[in-house]
Amino acid sequence: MASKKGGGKALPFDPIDEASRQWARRWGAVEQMRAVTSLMRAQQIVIGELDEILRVHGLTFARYEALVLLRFSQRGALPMKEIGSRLMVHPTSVTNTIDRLVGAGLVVRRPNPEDGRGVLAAITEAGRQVVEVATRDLMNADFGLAALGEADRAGVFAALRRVRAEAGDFRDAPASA
Amino acid sequence: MASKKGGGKALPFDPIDEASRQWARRWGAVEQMRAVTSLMRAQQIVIGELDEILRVHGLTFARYEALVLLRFSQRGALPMKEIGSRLMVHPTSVTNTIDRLVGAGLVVRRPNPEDGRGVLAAITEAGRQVVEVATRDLMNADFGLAALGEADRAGVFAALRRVRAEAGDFRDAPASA
DNA sequence: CGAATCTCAGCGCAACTGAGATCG
DNA sequence: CCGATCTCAGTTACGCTGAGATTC
Repeated sequence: MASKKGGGKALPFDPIDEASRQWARRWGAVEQMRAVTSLMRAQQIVIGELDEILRVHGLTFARYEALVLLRFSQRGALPMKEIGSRLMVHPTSVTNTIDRLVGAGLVVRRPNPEDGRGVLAAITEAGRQVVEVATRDLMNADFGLAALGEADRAGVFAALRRVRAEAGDFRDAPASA
Repeated sequence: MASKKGGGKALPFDPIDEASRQWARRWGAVEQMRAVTSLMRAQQIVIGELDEILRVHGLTFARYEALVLLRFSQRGALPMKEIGSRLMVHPTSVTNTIDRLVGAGLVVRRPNPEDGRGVLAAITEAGRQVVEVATRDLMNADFGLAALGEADRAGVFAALRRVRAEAGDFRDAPASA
């Protein structure tokens, strides 16, 4: 029960299982290959589902993330630079994302009173309302992870947190509950 | 020890932990939000590392996947249609991907003797050599998953397999070792 | 002055739509 | 004739580089 944007119909077998057999015969590191392929494929599937859910609200998942970030900021506004570093997106991509949110009336641009070079993106009341309903829709869909139990979700988070830490996503600190 | 393509420097805290606190206060489903955000962020980090490794071979991860698929096919050749359904990519994207591999001399196009409408993409000897060295480089980098132990890798694969199955990625069958 | 912030123009890659050619 | 396969043209989205304007 789902969307399947990319290829089309369900395959008669798990393509990763199929590749594993050949892979093990020729090379090693089967577990790494399976994990990384799962990561790519699952991400593609899940983001496809989320983007479809968000489309009726005029959002993509990337724009939704920016909106949530502003929603939870102290003053409902953040410098562009801050948005970029939090969401791992290039400065010019932040400009583009905020442009679209501004165009939809969900965000406004303001000069940064504390730094004349900077620009603040501030969420509007319409933006707050959209975040609310979009989040409700995403939660109703379990964020595309309905197949996972609580232990699975926690396990995926913990494992991928190690991957992020190793890659320098953040300065290490103990995981909080 | 890593690349960090997107945002730039390491954040002084885990952005997902930070979001979790706010999220829990306002909404529920914290575990789902953390798992899905991890999935997106880790995928972006890992594919960035892999693309960087593959760049010296003139490949992206998408093209590498296509090349591996051909490498492990029975005759070293597959119909375009088959490549698309296996890799979850649109038919026109398969055309584009194969175009580039053909341009690099790693693949050739052949008419499909069993179907006059179809086209076969066949891996060349140069293609086989590139797959070999590119795979070696990827394995040396643990596919970007050096932070994960064997149990973690198996756990991520198993959990994400359930996500894929739920979304109709393949027709259910018991996982094989 | 150098460095930081942001925007714009332009390029590359990839997904998609719609059309057309070819063949089963 | 209908449907399937593939390619091409054109659109859109997005990430990146390079450049420029502004300000610290």
